[in-house]
Amino acid sequence: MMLPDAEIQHLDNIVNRGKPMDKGDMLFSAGQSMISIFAIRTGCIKTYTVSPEGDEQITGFHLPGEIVGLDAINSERHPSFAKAMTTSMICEIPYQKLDDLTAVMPGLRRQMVKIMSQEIMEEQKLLLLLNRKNANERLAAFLLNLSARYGKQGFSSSRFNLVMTRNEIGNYLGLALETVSRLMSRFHEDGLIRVQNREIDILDFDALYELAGIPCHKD
Amino acid sequence: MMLPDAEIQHLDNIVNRGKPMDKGDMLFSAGQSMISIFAIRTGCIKTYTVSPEGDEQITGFHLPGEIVGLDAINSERHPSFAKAMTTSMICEIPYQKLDDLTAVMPGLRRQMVKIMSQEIMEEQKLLLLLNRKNANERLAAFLLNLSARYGKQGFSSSRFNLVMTRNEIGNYLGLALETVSRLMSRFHEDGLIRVQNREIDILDFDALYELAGIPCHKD
DNA sequence: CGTCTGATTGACAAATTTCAAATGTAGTGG
DNA sequence: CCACTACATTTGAAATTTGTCAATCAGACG
Repeated sequence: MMLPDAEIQHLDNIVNRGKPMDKGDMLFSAGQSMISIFAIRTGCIKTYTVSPEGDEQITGFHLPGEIVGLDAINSERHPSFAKAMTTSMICEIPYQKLDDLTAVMPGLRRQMVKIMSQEIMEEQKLLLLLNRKNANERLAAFLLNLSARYGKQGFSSSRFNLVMTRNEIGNYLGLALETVSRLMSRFHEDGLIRVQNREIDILDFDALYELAGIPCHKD
Repeated sequence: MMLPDAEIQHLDNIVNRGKPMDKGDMLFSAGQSMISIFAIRTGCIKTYTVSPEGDEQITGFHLPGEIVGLDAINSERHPSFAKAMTTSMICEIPYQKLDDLTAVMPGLRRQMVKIMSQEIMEEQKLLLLLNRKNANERLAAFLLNLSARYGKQGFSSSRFNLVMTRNEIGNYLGLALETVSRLMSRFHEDGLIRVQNREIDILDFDALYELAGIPCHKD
């Protein structure tokens, strides 16, 4: 979820800025009562739920500018976990204060609702991806999604480092880690990407878009 | 998304109540600008997206008390379609008026945010279901979910009619319609349910819960 | 009565997972 | 700096699940 700079300004008064987190630190855990939501400044946060049997399901990899914890507003308890995947800087936004602010700032209120609406929309797109696409298409879409998000932040969209393991990618995409590894190798062989461990170069955007089922020109 | 009766009262002043819809009627289509969101009084509404290639992906079957159209707030355009699966009564809630109301009614504002938060949470649960569960578990969870929602409305939770086809169930759960059909037959043979066409009797809740991966007593 | 759509069932094919083993990488402490 | 350990990745082969294709059946409705 992106928060425009203008709105971030307004929030600056209430947020606890500059909360540094080390790799592996938890922002929150499922079951905890929800005090704050969190905006990511730098780094990467993964959110995940755990099923009754104990399976972990990653629900998102969150990059700077995005908000986590919105799923907790309903029950006032976090239904999910959030863990830093790398050293990260986090803004903590006390929810009570935010709610108070929205009463007097219509722009902030609308922005808040928009951010949540966008999250619903994003999850619907993920649903489509997982339900209607095969392994190739999922991984292609995943790489392009990461690429676009890095690009939006001013980083290179064609060359970046994966902060997550193959296992985590597979978990997120509903694939076995071996399948992810195989497809990475396959994409590499086919000249779509260059991959060495966590380092990714995207060589052929068009082909990847094609694969992901997002035709550019003519389908 | 459930809206408590108390809040529905507050809304009564602005909603256009009693919009009747026939089976097959559209509430809205993707691309339309979003004027209103909709609360379902009676009947059943399906929402779905369509991928660039034209595949349809059902994102939800919505029963009375639930709200549809929340995914449109962000872009002010509907990203999805909503179609009546049966004759239905719908409340149309003009979004502009609702937004104005939230400024002066803190309770309504919080409720609105909660409903959206809950929708995010529900979609995360669906994600878990689709990503980590096999066909058996998905169908079991689907039937139990329907059962619980019917029960919440005062209908029988052990006997109900499916409003959707096998094809639609499969689409929603990411399964081929033949797989759904086979599993229905299997569940029937195994004494978990009695099924004849669209009519379902749930005979063994415990076993279904077990299958769905929601242990009741001891796992 | 015939037609249409939805449902069922079987046989086969394809995609993906699982199991297994080998290899690579990074971090730790001597 | 090296050896050691733990963890991540790659790759192959076999097994399994689910999808696809095809035929048939059942009920609804004009």
